[in-house]
Amino acid sequence: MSTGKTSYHHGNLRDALVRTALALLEESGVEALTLRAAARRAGVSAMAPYRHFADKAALLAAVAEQGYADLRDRLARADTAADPRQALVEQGVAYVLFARERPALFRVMFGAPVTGLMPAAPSAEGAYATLAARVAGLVPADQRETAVVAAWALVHGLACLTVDGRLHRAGTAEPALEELARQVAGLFAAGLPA
Amino acid sequence: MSTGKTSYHHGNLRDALVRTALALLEESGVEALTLRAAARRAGVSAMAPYRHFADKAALLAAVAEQGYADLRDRLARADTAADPRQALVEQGVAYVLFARERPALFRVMFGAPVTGLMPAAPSAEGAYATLAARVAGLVPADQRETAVVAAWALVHGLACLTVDGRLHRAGTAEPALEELARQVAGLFAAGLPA
DNA sequence: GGGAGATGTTTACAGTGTCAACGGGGAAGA
DNA sequence: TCTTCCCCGTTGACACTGTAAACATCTCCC
Repeated sequence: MSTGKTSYHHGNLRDALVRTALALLEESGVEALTLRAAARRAGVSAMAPYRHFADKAALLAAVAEQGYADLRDRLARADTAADPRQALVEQGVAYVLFARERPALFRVMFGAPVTGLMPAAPSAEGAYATLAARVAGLVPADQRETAVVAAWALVHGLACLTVDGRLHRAGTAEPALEELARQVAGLFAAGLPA
Repeated sequence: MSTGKTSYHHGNLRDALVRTALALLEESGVEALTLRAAARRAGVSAMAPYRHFADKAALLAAVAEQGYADLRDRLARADTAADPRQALVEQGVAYVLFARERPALFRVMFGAPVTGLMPAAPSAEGAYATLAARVAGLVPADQRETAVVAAWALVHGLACLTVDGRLHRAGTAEPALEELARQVAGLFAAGLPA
């Protein structure tokens, strides 16, 4: 029985905890994601998680890691347009929509300062690299670094403002977000130096 | 004795708590800002704050309110350049530097979703308005709304990434932040449609 | 079969936000 | 002036959190 899913005491608790944590996050938001709640729902004692994670932050880092991977995939999947400028815009829109659809996960991914040993970094750079590749093909080399940071900041800022509900001035309805993101990203892309 | 500082039981606890909370925030970061710690340092029992704030979130909202006012002042003070494009860039740099200098406060201001009754909104719009006024003078009317959101998202995103320590790839040293912010904001401003 | 080490449990503790009941001290009315 | 009331703060308690220490148990390998 090597490949079975419940091979041991519990099965592989580590993965189960990460999945449980993600579920809690999407169901009840970030403040509902507590170490004890995750353990409880995984059918295990409060101390069990400590056999797999050094502390709560380590669990959150693992959850964030999953989020980074999902985000990277989502960006890659949005990057289909023939026109590179349009492809960049679509990546930006995808970034913002990801944040709106999974706000609690987004907050876990970006709400806490990056810790030294956080294994999250590589996949985060995966998403970063996906975005950066598009930008790099659009601007002259000497402005590449600046443009990449600008593009990331732009979509990240829009995502943060969305997640925090700060774009709802007056009559701005929810469904308008995608359109808004497209316009904002479009404005930016259009202004990029050729 | 009407204007004395300790006029009554404690004096005006409300203001003292807000000041104490701000001090805790700057000294020891956001997780050190606990209701009990603030009460302790203000020399008062753990339940006393509840005579002035409905709950912890209300205290945080008051702290955030102060932060919004400070940010608005900072933006206004940075808005001195004769060239409106340059003034916009300087506002952006000021926004980012504010975040770097007071990261814990910034996190309290923007780290939690805006609550329905948060009195923070008006001053937040104060900072928003300061930025928006500059943008509005730069772009044609039909793109104004989009450009304002884009400008805000850009600087806010850069600030968030800074606060979370996500711009330290490779050799990017701390002091380079101001220069980076200037370049990023400059790139954006230069791309704005006349 | 019998250690041995990984995995999970029980117990305990300090710290948090918050509820309920109580007390003191200044101000307003007799 | 004396009394009464109400704001402001206090004490005590509760449920919950993250986490340390010690103990139990299961699987694997010799």
